[in-house]
Amino acid sequence: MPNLPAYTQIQQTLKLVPAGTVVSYGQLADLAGLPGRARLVGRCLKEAGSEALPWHRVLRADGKIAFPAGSDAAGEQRQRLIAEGVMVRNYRVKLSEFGWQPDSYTLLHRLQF
DNA sequence: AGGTTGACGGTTG
DNA sequence: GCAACCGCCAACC
Repeated sequence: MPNLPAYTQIQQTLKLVPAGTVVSYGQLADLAGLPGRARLVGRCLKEAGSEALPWHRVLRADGKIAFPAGSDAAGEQRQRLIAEGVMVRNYRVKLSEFGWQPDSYTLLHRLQF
């Protein structure tokens, strides 16, 4: 697996995202200490496969599921989100309603990587 | 070594 | 709200 250190940070940070909430690729990159590296998050998740990560909680900055609407992957992500109580309308989620806002404790803990 | 490719994001029309 | 562009950058020809 390429770029191991960065990928590890991304995955550890993703594990902190609680069920029922979502984050954007860019937000996750920022929280992982990799500002502006949203695309790296995408590559990371692609290689990680379904490695026990809550990958379905990661959406685009506008709240849309990144996979093409109607694809198998998009359908599965939609189901997983709904199963957690996240409202998904046309492959889109209201970030103002379900977006994750890490508390100061979590934020502090994250800084000790 | 150089061109292409995206699980992205911000701007613009 | 949508689509076309453009900047981005590591992986992959």
